[in-house]
Amino acid sequence: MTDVAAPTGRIGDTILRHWREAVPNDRLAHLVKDATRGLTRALQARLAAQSVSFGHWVFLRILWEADGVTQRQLSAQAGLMEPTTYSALTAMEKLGYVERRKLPHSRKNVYVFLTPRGRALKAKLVPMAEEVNEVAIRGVPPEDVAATRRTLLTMIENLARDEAALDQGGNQKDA
Amino acid sequence: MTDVAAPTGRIGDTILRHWREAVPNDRLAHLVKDATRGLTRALQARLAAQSVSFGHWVFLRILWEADGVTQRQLSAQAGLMEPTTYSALTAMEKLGYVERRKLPHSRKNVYVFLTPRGRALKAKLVPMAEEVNEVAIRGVPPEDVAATRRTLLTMIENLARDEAALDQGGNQKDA
DNA sequence: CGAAAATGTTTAGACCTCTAAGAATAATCT
DNA sequence: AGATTATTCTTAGAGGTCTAAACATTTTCG
Repeated sequence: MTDVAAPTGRIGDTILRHWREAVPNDRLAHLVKDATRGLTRALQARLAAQSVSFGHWVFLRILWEADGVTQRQLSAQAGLMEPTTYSALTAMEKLGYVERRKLPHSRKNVYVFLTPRGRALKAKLVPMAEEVNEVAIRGVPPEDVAATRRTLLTMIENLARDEAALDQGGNQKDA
Repeated sequence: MTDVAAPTGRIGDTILRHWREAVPNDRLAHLVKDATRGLTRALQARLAAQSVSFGHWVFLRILWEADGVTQRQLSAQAGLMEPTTYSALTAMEKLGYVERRKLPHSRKNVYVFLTPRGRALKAKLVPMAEEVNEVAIRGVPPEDVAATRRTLLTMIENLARDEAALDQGGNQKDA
């Protein structure tokens, strides 16, 4: 059970050579995407040793900080849509990591609590994430890391604004 | 047909506030991931106007540079696994963007060629990607962009090495 | 030559994510 | 109070990605 496969696919030399050679003028998006893939795979490979999937890690991380929140709050904090949260949490409940409870004051909301087992994972999993981060930025000057943080944050803000603008401007059913 | 939905989900203020406030010491991975999501959504929203899905864009971009390559080569260039390439290409063939042909000298390899229709998309789609890149880095000092490029490239290299090491060191079935 | 190994494509099945729409419950407003 | 609106969770269905394994076709080599 809980058959979490470690990824074994090759991020081939092909990709690395590709990036080292022609980095044209606006392939930043690709760099960002490939970096995400690398980070995800590295963490996934480590989490698999504890039979934890990447999708579950996302929610565990939030719950370790504060559990007893609703699924909707969890979705917002994770930046994921409700159905994603829903299916992850039902699976995690089946695995015994969390418990979903309705509290007396509302029959609509579902509150999510960690089980002791879910809470115990923190000690093993957090160091894995720290290791991945450490491996990833090995050899990168701190000021470059800082600049990267600034850049990514601005990008996220710019793109959120762009998305809001597209929704406003592009979706009028009628005037 | 070709019903490609533009994403409408909110990258809520919740996320932005989250990032602006506590950016702890090693949440770089999350920043990178959220940036990827933003970039993907922004491009997706624009591609949807031409009924092109994000998954197809990835391969079109490569084929505009050079078509007549095998699926395996395409996989390597896209950095994706063969089954992913396979299903994308069969879908794209159904849409009339590409043609998959076996050439006389080999009955094993499948060569992929753009149709005129697939080739024609370039004129509309490339400007969209450029726009997304432009929007994303708006207001970011060029030297920060350069540092970000360096950092991401190093991260990709570090993580590829890490993955190779894990495969070597972690997978021995027997001594 | 013919068996074994390597290569390339395809199928099967799983996970994570999304949008769209349904259902249940809570809040609001006349 | 009762009807309408809003919120939250759930279901349904799709896209895109992966691993594992089956299949087909070369290539290699005894």
